[in-house]
Amino acid sequence: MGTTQLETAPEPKYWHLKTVLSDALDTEFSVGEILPNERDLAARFGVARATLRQALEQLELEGRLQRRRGVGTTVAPPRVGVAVDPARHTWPGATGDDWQPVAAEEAATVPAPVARLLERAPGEPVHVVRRSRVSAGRPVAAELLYVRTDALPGCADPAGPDPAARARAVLHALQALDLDGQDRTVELGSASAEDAKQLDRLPGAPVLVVTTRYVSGGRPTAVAVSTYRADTCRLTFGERAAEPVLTG
Amino acid sequence: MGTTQLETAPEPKYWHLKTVLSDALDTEFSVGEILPNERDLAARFGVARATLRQALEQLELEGRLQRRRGVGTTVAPPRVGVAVDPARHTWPGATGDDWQPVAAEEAATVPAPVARLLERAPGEPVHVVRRSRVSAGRPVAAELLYVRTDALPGCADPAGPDPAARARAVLHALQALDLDGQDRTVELGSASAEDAKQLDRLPGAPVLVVTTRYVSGGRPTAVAVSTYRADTCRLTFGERAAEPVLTG
DNA sequence: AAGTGGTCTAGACCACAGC
DNA sequence: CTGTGGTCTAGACCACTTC
Repeated sequence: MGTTQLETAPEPKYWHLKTVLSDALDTEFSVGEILPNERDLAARFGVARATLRQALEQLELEGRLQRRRGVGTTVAPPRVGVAVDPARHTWPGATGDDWQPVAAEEAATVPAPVARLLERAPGEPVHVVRRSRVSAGRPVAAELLYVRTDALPGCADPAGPDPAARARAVLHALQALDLDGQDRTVELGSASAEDAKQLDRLPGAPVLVVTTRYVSGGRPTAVAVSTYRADTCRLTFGERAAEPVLTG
Repeated sequence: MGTTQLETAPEPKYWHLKTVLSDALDTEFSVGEILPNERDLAARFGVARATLRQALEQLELEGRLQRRRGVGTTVAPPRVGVAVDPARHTWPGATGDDWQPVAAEEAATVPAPVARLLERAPGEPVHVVRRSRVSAGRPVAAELLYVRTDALPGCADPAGPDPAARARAVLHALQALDLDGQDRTVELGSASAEDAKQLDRLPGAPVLVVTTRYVSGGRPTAVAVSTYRADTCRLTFGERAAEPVLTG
């Protein structure tokens, strides 16, 4: 807060601003409270609005703030813990998972990385199931599940006008297979236009991308690409997953 | 400004720019190649430099680009898969892990969240060990490991002028304990000044924060906070962790 | 209509790498 | 030194929500 900073210079303004704001959030604000608007904040701290926004972006990335166009900036609640690895080996769609089927279709083209994981040529058809995950009343993740069509011979019929019903049919057929195992990767990504809409965020919002491969009969049978909101989610793994805030 | 775009408007320029650049990276550039500088690129696409930078930031976040001040922007190699969950239950520092001890000290103050995980009051002393993880010759993660001092009675002596030696001593003492289990969380964060230096990034760079809690004797004994470079790392979990990107 | 955050511009200067 | 990316400014307009 000093005035003369003779040799503390090399620290960028937005970085210093961020720490000041972060401390203020801890001491002077409570969850859900709305902050002054960006123009006022910038004026108060004597910086350009762009600089103030750089600090706010960092804080939003860390899950401290939530910004909504047309509304304002509010103090975000602590990140929600979502269980990703239920030690038990089960297919997606098993009873008790937190996902809701949205739609399904048989697609001829899949992203190249997914095709590689499935050990299929990019042109061969696969079932594509879109699902949604909700926690504490808020959407936390969107998913695209790819299943080899030849693994579900009884499910080759795409009939039914209801997209959600088709999705449930594919998921139900999966449960009959033996599951040898699964492996997972987690990386940072940015939300596609569709995922963003499903997650109630803007396109490009940071997401944690969880890629799960399911192995059955000695070969990869399904691949799930789940995108979690990085600002509001904390992924939990292991035995006693997600103690602080979790439903059941 | 260029021509009339009557109804293609709602897509932000930087978003469109990002997809154009992404396609160009796939088709016209190879890994390691350097791109034209930002001023030239901005001029070529007819946008302000700030807008061009917004697109580049997204691509860097997705691990497609690498930018270094004073050098330039290069096409990044595919993300490195790093194994995080070696199904085997072992303490940090067990033979065969990929971490290098850097230093250790006995600290009286620990971050509040860590103290809570350790079920210690924020004031009680703990061992703090800093470690570094290197993969493919590049630093990929920095870690702070917190260990209850009362769990390592034989290690109460902080002697030794060599920081790395002290770190090894703490890790070695850990191995003698029984390990009941461990649980983990993954979330998005931004690099602190120290982590940034260790990771060869700028402060605030996006990182994947892995928090691991080790339980011994029925109570939490150690907590590791590992920060992985989000731009270059893909965390892998499960049995067949981290098989190289290409399957031939 | 008013107020918010989101996008965009055209400049300027700074910090750093390499010659 | 030159050239690069990083920071910062002061303004403008747009998209959205709310009243």
